[in-house]
Amino acid sequence: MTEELMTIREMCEAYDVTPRTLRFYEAKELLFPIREGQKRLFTKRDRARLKLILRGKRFGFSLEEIRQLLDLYHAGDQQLTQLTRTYEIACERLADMESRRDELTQAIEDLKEQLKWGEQVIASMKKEKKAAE
Amino acid sequence: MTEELMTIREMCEAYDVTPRTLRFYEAKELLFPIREGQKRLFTKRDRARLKLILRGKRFGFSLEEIRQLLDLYHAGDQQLTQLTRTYEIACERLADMESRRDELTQAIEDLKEQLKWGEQVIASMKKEKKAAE
DNA sequence: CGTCCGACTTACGTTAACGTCAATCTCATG
DNA sequence: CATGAGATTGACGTTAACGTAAGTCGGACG
Repeated sequence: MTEELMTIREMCEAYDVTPRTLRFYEAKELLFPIREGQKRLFTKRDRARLKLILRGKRFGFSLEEIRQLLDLYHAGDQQLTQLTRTYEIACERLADMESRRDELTQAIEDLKEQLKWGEQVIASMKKEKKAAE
Repeated sequence: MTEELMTIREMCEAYDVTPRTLRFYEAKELLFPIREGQKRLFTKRDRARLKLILRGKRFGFSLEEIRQLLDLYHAGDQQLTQLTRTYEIACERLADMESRRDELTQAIEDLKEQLKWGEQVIASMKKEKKAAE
């Protein structure tokens, strides 16, 4: 288990995605499975990238934005200028994520308040109903 | 300023959206501007809802999900069962948001680590370059 | 050897969330 | 009254992120 290489089927079950999705990500150059004849074989690196892709998606990032982030995580062999640019993009993205988290925290507070209020309303409605019986 | 009612143009400038977007949200029953002849006039309530819509969008919620959340914020005249259901949906959504925030916090940490590493790489590449001159 | 299963490629279909364009309508202004 | 700036209503176009169907191909099995 947890072999070095995984087939498309194994990947699908492990990460709950469809084959189509994996092929799509490959076409978009987000994943780079190696080939054994026709078949794809996904490496550890592909799995790491896929995890990041799925996480990014949960935050509403587009695949293109995610691809830029992935570059940072695998930026070993780049040129200085290119790497610097990638770094800057990532910094912006980081600031983005932080402000997003803060806003999310705020939204959570708001919703909690609203839920408290909702509880009250529901409770009082139940009372009325009882009284009417 | 901050009058009770706002025209579509004022809304667009205030919230940085297009007229098309506002009409679209109305068609989807997310907003309910009143009419003065042909023209739409947006109330304070519409503005509050629009803020929540835009916030929801930033978190990657779909308009349909957002509509359900909005129901909670304006759930004055609903039936008990309907209200209870709305309440439950909102609770789920809340849990959703909280786990999302936690994951986001984690991702921010990861990215920070990666950026630190990136700085090092860039720094060392600059050194090499200097040495080569 | 036939065939059946899973993976592959190609290509067209689909949904959400608007953009864009054309054809009115309306109202203030010269 | 003509006209020009905005607002409105269809209606069709667009992009992202896959879904789905059709046809192919290579290997495993009886």
